[in-house]
Amino acid sequence: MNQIDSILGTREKILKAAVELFGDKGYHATSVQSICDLAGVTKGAFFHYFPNKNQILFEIHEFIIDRWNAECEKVLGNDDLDPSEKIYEITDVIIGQLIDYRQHGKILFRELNNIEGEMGEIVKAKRGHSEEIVATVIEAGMKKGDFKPNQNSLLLAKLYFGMCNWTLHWYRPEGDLTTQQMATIIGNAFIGGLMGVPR
Amino acid sequence: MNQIDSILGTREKILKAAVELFGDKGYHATSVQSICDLAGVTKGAFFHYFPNKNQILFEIHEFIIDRWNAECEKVLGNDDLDPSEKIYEITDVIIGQLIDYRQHGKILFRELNNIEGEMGEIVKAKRGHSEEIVATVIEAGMKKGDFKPNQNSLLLAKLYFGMCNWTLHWYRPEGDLTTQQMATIIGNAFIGGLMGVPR
Amino acid sequence: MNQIDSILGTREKILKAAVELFGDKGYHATSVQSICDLAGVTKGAFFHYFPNKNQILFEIHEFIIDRWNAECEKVLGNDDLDPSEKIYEITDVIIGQLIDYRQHGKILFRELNNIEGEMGEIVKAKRGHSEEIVATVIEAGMKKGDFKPNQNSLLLAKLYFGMCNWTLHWYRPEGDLTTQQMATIIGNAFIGGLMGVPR
Amino acid sequence: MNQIDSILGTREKILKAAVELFGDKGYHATSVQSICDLAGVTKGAFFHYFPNKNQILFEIHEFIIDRWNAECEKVLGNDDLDPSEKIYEITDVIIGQLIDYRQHGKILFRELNNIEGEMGEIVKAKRGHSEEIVATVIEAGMKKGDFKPNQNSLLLAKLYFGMCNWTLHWYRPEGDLTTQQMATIIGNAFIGGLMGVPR
DNA sequence: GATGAATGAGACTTCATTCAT
DNA sequence: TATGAATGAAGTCTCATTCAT
Repeated sequence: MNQIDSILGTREKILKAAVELFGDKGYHATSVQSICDLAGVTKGAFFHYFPNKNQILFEIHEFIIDRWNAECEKVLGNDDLDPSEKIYEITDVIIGQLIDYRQHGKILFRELNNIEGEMGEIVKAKRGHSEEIVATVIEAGMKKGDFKPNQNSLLLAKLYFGMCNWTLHWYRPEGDLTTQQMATIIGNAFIGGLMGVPR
Repeated sequence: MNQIDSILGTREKILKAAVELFGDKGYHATSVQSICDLAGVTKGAFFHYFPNKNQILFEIHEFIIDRWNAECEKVLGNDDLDPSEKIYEITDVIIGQLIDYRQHGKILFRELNNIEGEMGEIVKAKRGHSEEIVATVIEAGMKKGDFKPNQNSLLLAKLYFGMCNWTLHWYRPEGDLTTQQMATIIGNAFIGGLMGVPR
Repeated sequence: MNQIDSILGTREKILKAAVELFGDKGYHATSVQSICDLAGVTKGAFFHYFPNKNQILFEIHEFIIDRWNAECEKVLGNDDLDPSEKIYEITDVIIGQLIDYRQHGKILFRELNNIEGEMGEIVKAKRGHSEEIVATVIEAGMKKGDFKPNQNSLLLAKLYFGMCNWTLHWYRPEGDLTTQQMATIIGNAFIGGLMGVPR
Repeated sequence: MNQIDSILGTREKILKAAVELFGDKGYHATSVQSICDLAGVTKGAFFHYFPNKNQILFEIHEFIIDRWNAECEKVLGNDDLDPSEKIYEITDVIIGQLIDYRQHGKILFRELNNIEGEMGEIVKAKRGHSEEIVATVIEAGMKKGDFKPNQNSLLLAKLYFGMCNWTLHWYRPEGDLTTQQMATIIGNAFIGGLMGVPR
């Protein structure tokens, strides 16, 4: 157990281990036992803190969705930026978060439908909020004349998140491109496409 | 059992059922028994045709990857089209395939890492071929001057597939947009971005 | 494993062991493992034949209730007997069954409410039939003038079954009294009470 | 929590909750946690007052057996009554107690064998005392000539308790019959049987 | 080609109980 | 007097797989 783990409470250790294993192997392929082993905790402790394995999946989802919604909203609120700048900025944030919370992202995009009962509804209701935020930015850009008018902003926002989220499948920050460079490329691709951004 | 099922052999019925269940609930959440139930087949028959459950996952992956690679290559070979047209055309094919093989797609993007042993290597080696094809088209476009030069074509191809593949999470062909319209929008977004394609 | 067990099928061996253990220790105090151990069968086999532990409880109940209802009805149908004789006869049958199916009886009187869901309803609906049969005999005796008139026959039948069933708590056929003697005593007690039957 | 509960001490609240749950669901089906929940008490408190769950079962048994023995003895001591009157009187007491302590009765008749070790012996030794008391009354009645002579008094006492105790399975005081009426009917049935008591 | 009984490892979860505070 | 974190054994049940027929 490293220094960080030793100051985490039992509950946090369990969550941390679960994020790692759910992210790597998937929810159903991860046993409660393996979570406990990685967390250095007994199975009894696990069920002392969580009523069942599914509750953990719920908490992971809720944590990351709340966080990402909040991060996106922070950027949207900054009125010093024009729409294009906001796109670059939001992309920077999103890619950064995807790197920082890589496992959470993999879990979110893969296991959402495995959250049972009412908890599933709660999580699904929260999701999609960041797409609306990006759509709002696109609307502003179209109104301002920076972007081509009369485009379906929500649909474009979904395509945008496709580009961003998909990076989880291939982008490694240890490679040639820094996170910032990656974000810039995506921003360019989304704003100017293959034709490129003017200037 | 409908007419189509009745002329399928046992092996095909099993595969068909597995695609449905793996797609809906995931590989690990699908039991061999449930596959047999849906296929109307006994467990004995299952293991008569397949050495284990994982083999089915492998065959599903191999089938869809081979198919998609072939479809993409077909378009690339058509030399009557200029690069932009090829992008539109490929997008049309890809979106069409994603609709026709929705379950396969969900499986491919979620369960790839669950294929065990050598079979996993085989599948992973085949994957990525379509990205190379799209990258080739982008290269051609940059050379020809239609696209902004000096862009990382493979990386852009990956972003492109992000947009396309991600549609699985939200696009429903029963809705307002036809598959063709969807493909056009994606083509526009990829070529011209938010600024839009000039005429 | 004795000779009888060896010709029983797996399913029967499991049921036999379950009757023994449920009767001795109670349903909840009996583990599936202990049933399998006694039956000489693996846990896998258990769940091959029964979907869950509760199903066994249901089958035991259904078996014994059906049997006892049938036995009682057999006596009732014999029209050569007058009401008093029928009481003696039925008592003989009931006590005999309680001895032959001692464990079933203990289970029936103790675990009825542990049968879950619809199965519980089915069993409860069947129960009570033998009380009605005895009540019918009492009615006939009152009409004929052998028994005091205007008594609540169903209520008396319940008291009667109290006497009979309660013997499970104390009567041992290995002791001084044979089953037939026991039945006669109960018949006397029910017909003539402490005052005794006249000749 | 109602007013009564609020003046009960923690220990009493636990016992009260346990009686309710053991009576409704059975000893093994009742968890310590559920007792604590119903009692509004923590699990720590539970084990502060009781060394283990079984101890509670013992105390419930001891309480009700002591009480019922005492009640029966009170009647026996009243020498103004003749044997028949004593039977009616005792029945009244017993049925009354079965109503007032319904849950205790269900527990006593179902869980006696679940009391572990020496505690089980203690309880079993106390039980049966009330049967002896009733047998004594029967003996007196036979001697006096009120009842038919040469009957096995202890055995009849057991049949008598069968009638009484079995009422737990079906008699509801909210129904048509008052407790007193019920006791009279049982007294009649035990003394005069189906032939009825002579005036 | 197909069956279905049987297996055994391992899944999630419950539970009575202990113990430091 | 009372807490609540933690334990570990045991519980029910699932599952992929084998094998004799």
